[in-house]
Amino acid sequence: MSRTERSADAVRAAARLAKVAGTALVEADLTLPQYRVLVFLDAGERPASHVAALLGVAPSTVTAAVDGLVARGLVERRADPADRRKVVLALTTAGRGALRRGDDVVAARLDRLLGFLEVDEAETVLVGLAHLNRAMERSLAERFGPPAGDPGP
Amino acid sequence: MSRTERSADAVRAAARLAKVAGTALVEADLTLPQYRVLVFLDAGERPASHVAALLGVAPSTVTAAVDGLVARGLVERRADPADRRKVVLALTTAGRGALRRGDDVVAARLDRLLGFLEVDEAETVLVGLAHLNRAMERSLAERFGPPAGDPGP
DNA sequence: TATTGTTATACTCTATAACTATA
DNA sequence: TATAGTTATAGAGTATAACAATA
Repeated sequence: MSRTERSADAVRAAARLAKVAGTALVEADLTLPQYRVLVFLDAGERPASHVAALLGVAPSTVTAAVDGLVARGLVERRADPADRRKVVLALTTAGRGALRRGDDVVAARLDRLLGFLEVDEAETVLVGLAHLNRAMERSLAERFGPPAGDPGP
Repeated sequence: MSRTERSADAVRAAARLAKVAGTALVEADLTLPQYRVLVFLDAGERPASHVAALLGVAPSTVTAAVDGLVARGLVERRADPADRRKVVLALTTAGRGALRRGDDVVAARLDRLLGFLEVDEAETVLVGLAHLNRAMERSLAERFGPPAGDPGP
């Protein structure tokens, strides 16, 4: 696979995946950034600064996304007793429900898309995406500890 | 891999890939939609309506992206003699050069990212992205013929 | 002084709707 | 009438900068 093809494939896939997922999430009343925050908080509560850094967006972007989630009771903002500058974000029970509905609509749309491939090709896509995320998490280095509430390995 | 993990992986990967590619493309003085148009036109010239449909964006989005490319002499707008409503978009020589520079900066950034993985894992990522694009192209059905100037199979 | 988060503001990408010109 | 493309406009997502509170 040439250098050119790799770049073109990556950009095409990213744009298309984002579009497909964003369209699907409308059915779950979630925007793409809101779903990303929910996914992230599912692993455990986190201060907003960690969410921003690990999602790779500006702090103000997290504020905007979370505002909508808090208004609908899907996420809670709690003061951190140890450092009162920090706002800890945590999923509510309703938030977990919303996340599952988001998972479902995206997975359904993804399944439909992968239906155009052979079974082993579809598997390669899913494994490849998982590897890609692992690479991105590693590239963020270990600047942040495990989330609170994470039982650990 | 659970349904939940698949959805979360897809959305995370899409957002991260788009960000990484967009940041890299700044070095090549291209925006993400401009690069997508260049990639598309590299296969052959096409009327703007085909570009919009196959990229999955509105016609006005193509107009906006192409305006910048035309201003810099990277893409030409030609009237279609057979149907004078149509505007055929074609890469110029300078456009091909800009596309190659875009390929290079994205590929370099992608290589750096995949360096966090084992060689076979990185290969799975690239093959997976290629399969994913194939699935998306198939899902668009065969509503459009091959691009002009395409030698074909 | 440095950090956390919010607010204010602007820019980019995208879509919808109205319009022009062709068919 | 229907289609191709542009223009005008609006909305979402994002970033930067200024600010308030806390460390």
